[in-house]
Amino acid sequence: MTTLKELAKLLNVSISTVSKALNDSADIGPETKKRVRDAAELYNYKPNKMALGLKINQTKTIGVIVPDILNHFFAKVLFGIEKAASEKSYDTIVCISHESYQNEQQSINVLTNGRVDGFIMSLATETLEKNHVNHLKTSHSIKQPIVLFDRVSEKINCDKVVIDDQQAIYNATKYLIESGRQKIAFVSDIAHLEIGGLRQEGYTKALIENGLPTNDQLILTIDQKDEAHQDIKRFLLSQDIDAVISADNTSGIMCVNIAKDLGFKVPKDIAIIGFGDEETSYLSFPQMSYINQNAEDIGREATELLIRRLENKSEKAVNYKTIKMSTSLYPKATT
Amino acid sequence: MTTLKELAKLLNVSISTVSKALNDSADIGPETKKRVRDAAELYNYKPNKMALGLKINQTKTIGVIVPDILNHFFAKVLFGIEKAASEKSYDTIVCISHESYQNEQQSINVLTNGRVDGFIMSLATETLEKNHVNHLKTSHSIKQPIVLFDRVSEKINCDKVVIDDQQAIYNATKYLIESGRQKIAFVSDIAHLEIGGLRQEGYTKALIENGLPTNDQLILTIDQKDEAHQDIKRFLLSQDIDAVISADNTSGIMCVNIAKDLGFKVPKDIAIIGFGDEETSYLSFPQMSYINQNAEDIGREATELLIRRLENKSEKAVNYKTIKMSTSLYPKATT
DNA sequence: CTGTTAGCGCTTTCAA
DNA sequence: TTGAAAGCGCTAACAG
Repeated sequence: MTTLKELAKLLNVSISTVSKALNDSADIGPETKKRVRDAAELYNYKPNKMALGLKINQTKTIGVIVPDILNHFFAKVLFGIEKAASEKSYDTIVCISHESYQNEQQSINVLTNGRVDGFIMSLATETLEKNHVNHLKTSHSIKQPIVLFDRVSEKINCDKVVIDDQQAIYNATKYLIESGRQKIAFVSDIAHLEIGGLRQEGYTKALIENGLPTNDQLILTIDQKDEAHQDIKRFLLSQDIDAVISADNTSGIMCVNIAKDLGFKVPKDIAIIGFGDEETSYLSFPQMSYINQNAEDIGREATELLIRRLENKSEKAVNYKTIKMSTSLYPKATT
Repeated sequence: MTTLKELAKLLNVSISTVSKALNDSADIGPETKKRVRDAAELYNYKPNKMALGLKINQTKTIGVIVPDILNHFFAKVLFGIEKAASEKSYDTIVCISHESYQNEQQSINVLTNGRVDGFIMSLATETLEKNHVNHLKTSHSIKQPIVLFDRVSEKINCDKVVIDDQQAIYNATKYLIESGRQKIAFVSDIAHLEIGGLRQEGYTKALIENGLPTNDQLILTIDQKDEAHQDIKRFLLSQDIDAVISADNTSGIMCVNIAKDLGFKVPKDIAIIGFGDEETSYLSFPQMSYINQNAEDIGREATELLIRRLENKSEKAVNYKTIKMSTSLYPKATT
């Protein structure tokens, strides 16, 4: 790596002259500027980020901690974050908590050492369940601002980006009711999460408001991935169901494919709506109707929120906002 | 952030004493060490990475550039990289090239400024097609070592981690032939990539070696995601096919689901094998037989290879190796 | 218009 | 056993 010092020696000027020339300071004459720039170009000079970071005490880097990168939703949020960050010339350091409290805490620990200017994160299941969030309180351990998305906690005082989980499912359920469905089932593999609860409430609320009976038999909770196929199969056969709402990214897809296999016509016999997006909807046939969380927008919004806070020191530590992103229902071939 | 300086003032000792005490130097007496450590603990001291990086000229950070994080394969490799790196206390900075040459180049540019010690990457489609790889030659632009995986280029002289693409498909095809299949189709959405070509060769080779006729009609190339469903449907109906080999992560799943919809029994009428892993195999019903690329292992191997090179300055710039990872065929319900 | 200097937080000789 | 000082690469206040 070429350094300022080397360039200075080469050009027979002082280090600060080079620095100023490169930063287009009014101090330096056009002649010198040109000479310096040409040399910098020639020797492929790039300012050392570490030195810069030390000097101006900011890293232009965002720490991102997500529970699971194999989940399409988180991958897509990450996609949005990376995109928005790089547009604003921020880098992103990614850590994966694997749903573990300890990993999450450790990632925080590793990154709160002058490596990042702020955090974007979605909480690990374990963290949420234990409800231990002291490692995240900007008041003690952490100095850097945090933006939480999707899996948030009201115990943490910071900016948040969420969707209206209850409303999203409520709308989808209502849509099914209005198209004449009577026995609507609810399938979820995130029942243990708060957002899972909210989604279920949306479902129940829609049934009640429309005079349909609620019934625990109509609710399937999936605990283990490798038993999902069997669980769903048994569930669909056990009773008359004419529609399914899935609260997560994958079980809706499985429902479509399994229902087909069992001889149901989709959507004639059973209509199905899940969470997802254009890409994932192609994994079932027929293409699944889905509630789009607009994961990429969530990532972008979180990033811009964080950067705004980072760069406006004025509104520091106050005025935290929670942004509710909108979701949209895309009726495709399964409704 | 607490600094050494602050601790020093607090304890009424010099900065270097604190530094040495914390690094367990033989210079410092046990008494002092204890006092210093307690204070450090109390004030939650963590050495500033930027300062350290500047000083010892290494960042303990790996730059990762992948074409597409929504692709399950890349997400899983990234998962493996992150895991292996964090075990060795390296951070990972992630950039996404979105299959674009320019993005890739820019990411390299941004990171080659003392931000990372080395790179792990898989090349963008555009880079591969243009065959422009000068931005990656460690001989000029880049000083940091690179490890390439999956989408590699023989024009770049560096460590590589790949699978035997041809052999993997060859084995799977042979497996189908041995179980009595005669009209085996080949479906791919990566025909434009070199690895796509290799996979197709494996398929053809297996047919020829087993005395089966090759026939271009049996090969379906998918160009556009949103036409995949229609293309596959037409393809499956256009001729007698008793098996399908998919060369990518998603088309196999689509084939299973669509074949079912068309009334074929799977695997009785049509057997199907695709690339994938345990998680993705659940997205079709019945659960798809798959060739596992062991993406997580690829990530781990690449990471360990890079770190080894980073830490053994001795074997610098020589002796580059290409590691061929093994793949495994998991026969599930679709064969 | 250009150069000197101090200092960001840290490690590491070398001197006391 | 401890401390002073230099230096990693950079910026910026100040002097010339």
